[in-house]
Order: sequence, then structure tokens, then C-alpha cells
Amino acid sequence: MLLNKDFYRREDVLLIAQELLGKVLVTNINGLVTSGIIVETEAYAGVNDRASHAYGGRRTNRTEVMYHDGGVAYVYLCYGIHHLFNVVTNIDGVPHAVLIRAVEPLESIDIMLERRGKEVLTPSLTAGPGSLSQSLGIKTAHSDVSLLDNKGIIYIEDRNVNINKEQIVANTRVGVAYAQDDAYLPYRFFIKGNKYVSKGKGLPIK
DNA sequence: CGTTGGATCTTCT
DNA sequence: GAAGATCCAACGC
Repeated sequence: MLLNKDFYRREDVLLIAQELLGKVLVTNINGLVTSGIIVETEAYAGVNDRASHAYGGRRTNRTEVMYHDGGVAYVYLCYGIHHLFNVVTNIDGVPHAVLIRAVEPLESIDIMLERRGKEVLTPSLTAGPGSLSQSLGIKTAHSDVSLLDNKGIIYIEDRNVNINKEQIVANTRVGVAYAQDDAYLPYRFFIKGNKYVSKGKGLPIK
């Protein structure tokens, strides 16, 4: 079942980030369908979150899409190399987003391996935000595409993978040490024990 | 095992 | 000019 606009256009980005665990991220790039189960996410809570690209209401060509209505992709280039995929949430004008940090490969693993230049399946195929984007063929050109159409390029489905609260670990976000106090917020969520969770670490929880 | 540095685009100083 | 929501290969133990 496709996640609809009512899923994305809610206020609580922390809840959405947790509910995305176990959902299936699907891409259809020129007819090649690949997918993975979301196992790690990070919430970015808009203008008051020092770790967010939209902190302080900042608007650039890159971040404008974060201000759009929930249910579109925000894809940006990190360190000049990696294409990082986010889900835009909340309503028009409120720049919330959830970074997808890792997925467990599901469909067409052979295509994902080829995109990554790998021969054998190991967790590094899709553990980490840059790795999963490359595996699924997601690029910055896909920023602002709608996620609300299961005939589209990128969409997310509920396939009844049930994740209990007890299976979810909350921790600090990775690579945001510059964000002062906000670097200590427990805004990263992952499925306990899943092999495809990234190796990245945030600051120790205060 | 752990640490280090290079790749190289967007944004801000 | 520098730093960043990263990854990987090349080292050193």
C-alpha cells in the first residue's frame, strides 16, 4: 500500500521518521525497479534545528524543495560526491525532512550491485545514505519528484513489515557535530540488530 | 582492528 | 577559502 499525502503532511517529524522504519523504498529508473526496506532514518526538524539545511529559515536553490508540501524527495549532493535522499514532510512552508540512512536490499539486488560496482552482497551495498542512493539509482536530478505516485520514479510502500517500539533504537545524528546542542538530540532511529544499519556514529547522548 | 586522507559540489565567510 | 547530513582505500597496529 502506497504511503499517501496524509502520512507525510503531519507535524511530528520524529514520529514519521520512526514510522518509516520497515516501509519499502522503491525506485523505477527507466523501467528498472529496485527496492529496499528502510532500516535507519534521521529527522531534521526545520527552522529551529541547527543541524537542518533550513535552520533559521534559510532558503537556497538547493533547499527550496524542503519548504514544499510533504510527499516529495529532497536529494542533495554531499561532499561533492554522494547523493543523499530525504523525504520532505509537513505542509507547504514548513521545511521538515527525514534522511533515509540505510535500507535492507529487497528487489533486483543484481541491479543494485552493478550500480555500486560490486560482485557480492554485503551490508555495505546499502548501509549509509550515499550507498543506498547509488544502489537505488537516486540522483540530485530527482529532487522535488513526487513520492505520491506508485507509477512514478520514487515511492514508499507499506508492505506490512511490522516494527515494534521495542525494536527501534534512538540515538544522536551522524556528522552534525557543528550543530551545537542540537547534535545531542536523539533524532536518529534504526532497527536494533539489523545488519544493514550504517556504521556511522553521532556524539554520545548527554 | 583503528586512523587518515582524497574525492570535489554547494554554500557561506 | 573552508566546511559539510560520506565513503573507501591505504596504511599501521
